[in-house]
Amino acid sequence: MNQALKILDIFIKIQEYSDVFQHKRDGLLDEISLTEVHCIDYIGMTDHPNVTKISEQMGLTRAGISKISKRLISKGLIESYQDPDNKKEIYFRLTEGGQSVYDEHKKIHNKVRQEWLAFFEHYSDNEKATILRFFTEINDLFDGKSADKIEKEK
Amino acid sequence: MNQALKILDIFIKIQEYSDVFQHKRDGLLDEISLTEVHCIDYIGMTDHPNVTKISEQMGLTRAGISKISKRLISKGLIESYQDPDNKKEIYFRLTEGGQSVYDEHKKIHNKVRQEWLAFFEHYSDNEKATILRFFTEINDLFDGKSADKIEKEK
DNA sequence: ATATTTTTGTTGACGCGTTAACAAAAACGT
DNA sequence: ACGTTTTTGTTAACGCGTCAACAAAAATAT
Repeated sequence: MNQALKILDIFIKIQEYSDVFQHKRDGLLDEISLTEVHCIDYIGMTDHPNVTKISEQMGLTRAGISKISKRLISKGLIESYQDPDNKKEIYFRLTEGGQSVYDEHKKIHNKVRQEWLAFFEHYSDNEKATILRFFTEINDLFDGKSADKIEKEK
Repeated sequence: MNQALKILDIFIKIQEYSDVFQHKRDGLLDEISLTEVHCIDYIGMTDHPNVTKISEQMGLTRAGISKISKRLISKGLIESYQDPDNKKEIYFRLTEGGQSVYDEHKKIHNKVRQEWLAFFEHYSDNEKATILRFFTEINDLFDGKSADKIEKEK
């Protein structure tokens, strides 16, 4: 994976999960919240997503996903199904409407990605290496801190 | 202002307003939410802060600040006062308890700042210049986008 | 001076996600 | 096979902040 992409990944994370992005996001997808789009995104790219899997992946509680999935169903964007051999777990899949939200989101995502790659090409290889190192070390720093924190809480 | 500090400022903003910081923050100040601490912070460093000023500064609604200030009063961290010549505006100041929260937050803030400056010293002057340029340009990019967005909404 | 407009703060209804408690199903131990 | 434990999803109560509607005070216009 090249440097630009690595830095990009870090930035996308910051961007997607930061307030900045939450408030200045593309007005295209009103009626659907950012969380709902993320949820659709995950359902769209996962094999047999159930409440638990989605909640773990998205960093929300099962209760939260349970409610979000109900909203998405009532909006006609996803539907649920079950394995005949398993009456406990409930899986989700996208409806047509959900699929088009998924596609549109991917499109926006890719557009931002392309813009970013273009932007990043203004830097020399050396500069890119520096920036990458910077982000990698910052990332490690954060991880280290959170580890400390977890340790302290035990 | 030197490069390290400029980059630091940008990072502090990302850090303070990102989910990452919200969830991995120091467990020292439980019973008080991050928003409340920010509010205390602003009240602590402003002359005659009223609901409107605080809301504009913090990017929240007046309704929100109205409720937060009531919470902070009920927790004994701030108190309100009025100008005898103005029966409309309501100002706030920190109580002793509020002041110690303020001080503690500043202490943590400075500690993080110091750690960050130390971390940043691992980079050469050239590298620092590159990183700064990167952040500056990213910042401009974001600003530009938000301007587009505002325009589109009109 | 008085009428109109603007500013300021509050309240109620709402949306969103969390925690806690729970029932049903599955997994496990023996 | 049966009792216990774990997993899974749902629900109610709650916290937080938004929006909309509002009353009171201040600013402005005439």
